[in-house]
Amino acid sequence: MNPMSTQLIDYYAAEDKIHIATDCIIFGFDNESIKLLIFKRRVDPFKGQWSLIGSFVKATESVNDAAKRVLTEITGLENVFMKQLKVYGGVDRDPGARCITVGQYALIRIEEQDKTLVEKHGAVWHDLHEIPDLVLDHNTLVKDALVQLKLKASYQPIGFELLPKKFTIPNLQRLYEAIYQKKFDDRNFRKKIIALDVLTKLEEKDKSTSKKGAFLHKFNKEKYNKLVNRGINFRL
Amino acid sequence: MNPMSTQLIDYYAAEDKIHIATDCIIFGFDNESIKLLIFKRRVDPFKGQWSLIGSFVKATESVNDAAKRVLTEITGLENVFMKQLKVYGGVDRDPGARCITVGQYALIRIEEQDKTLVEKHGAVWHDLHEIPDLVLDHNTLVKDALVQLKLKASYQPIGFELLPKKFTIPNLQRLYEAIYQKKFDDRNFRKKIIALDVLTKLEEKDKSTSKKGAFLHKFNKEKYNKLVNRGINFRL
DNA sequence: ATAATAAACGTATTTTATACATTTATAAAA
DNA sequence: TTTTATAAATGTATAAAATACGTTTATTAT
Repeated sequence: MNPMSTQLIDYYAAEDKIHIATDCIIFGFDNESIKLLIFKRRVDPFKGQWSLIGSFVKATESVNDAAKRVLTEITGLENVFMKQLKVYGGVDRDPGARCITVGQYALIRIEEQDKTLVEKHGAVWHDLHEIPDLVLDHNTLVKDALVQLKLKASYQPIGFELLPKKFTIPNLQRLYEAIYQKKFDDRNFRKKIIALDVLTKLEEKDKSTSKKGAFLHKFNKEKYNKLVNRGINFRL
Repeated sequence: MNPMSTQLIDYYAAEDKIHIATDCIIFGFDNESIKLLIFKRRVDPFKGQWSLIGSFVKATESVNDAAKRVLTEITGLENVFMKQLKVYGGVDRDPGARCITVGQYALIRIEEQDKTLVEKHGAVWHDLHEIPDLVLDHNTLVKDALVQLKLKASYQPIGFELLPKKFTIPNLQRLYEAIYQKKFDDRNFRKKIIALDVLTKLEEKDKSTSKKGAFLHKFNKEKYNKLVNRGINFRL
């Protein structure tokens, strides 16, 4: 028998049964617009309806691990950028039972996903401007995650999580234009990005969008960490 | 009987029992340094140890309402600024049982608290630099909340939540100096704050710290909201 | 060779941030 | 009642960053 006194058991038994889940707001970028990965539920409740990808949290895993688990199940990806958004803890948010959910947003490189796996689960990338009605309060989670993404992108270089490992400066600009929904001056954008000194320019060129071709770059995490440690903060 | 099918009941019963709590990281400011409100637990487990103020979430209340409830119980205050920090969902964070907690930080005007009530609960304000060892992972919650406070203070005027309704510009400066742990040039600080145009200058003066006296100001939320709506973001 | 075009580079102007000096209002001391 | 002391308030010159906009370059297709 475990050493806890009856008093302790009472303490932990005092509160009421609440189910705890986590839902992933999965963002991707296809060099045109921000995409969201959602799927059509194949089981009840809400069978056939569009939904974020989530799961109940198991007793044997942390909340964050639960989110990682479902993300890997669906996309085949590991070590994905993921951050807690917030807890949706309203009493009536799920008509079926008292369920709270931890919203977590993930940024993935679409081209690295396991396409077969994604399709197998009935998951589909939707343009952010064409998100259908989702189950429960999931549309709210998406809206909140987008606000968070915009905010976070303004002081941390999370944008790089959405681009291929190698990308051009125009690629990066298009990404930020998609995030902020506004055009940047290409000359000033380039100047600012280069001034940050967190990119490594490669010899290679990407000629898919122009005759001249654009040099590929890699994000230099070391340089970025040095920046942060010196107390300087990325701002676009 | 309720209309849910057995299948649905199974669905919601599928996951394992996890307890859900919320803990408040309560900050105050006494015109010198940032303070944290903690208390000595009077019941087991952890009886006699310092702890954040928290509670299990009841089936009849939202997660946010649970935090508001405990805050009001202890301080007598309502309508307090409070924001979710993050979920602490590790499997082993509580040795007694599988418990996850939602950390929420609150900013209160110390002088508005119900001092008797606070004392009755054994709660004590501690200088941020003199926080004792807390129960479970509560020291981590405090550390994380402080990072969040600094970050948030840099793009939203949450500082005003910690000051009395009427305050002087030197008061405000001392607050930001306490948050960022660095001195600002008083001439430039004043210039920036006034340029933001979110303060209303009153006729009244506070003469407690100088012969000349300093004009009292009020935070003008309307002007601030207009700023935000125009897409301009407060930055100190 | 020439045209077409995205990519890359450059420069002038405005705005904002920083560094530092001076004046002002007031209570208490001389 | 003048003088002194001091926080509060105002001012100004310089440096840095953001913005607006013009030009050159490398390459493929005509």
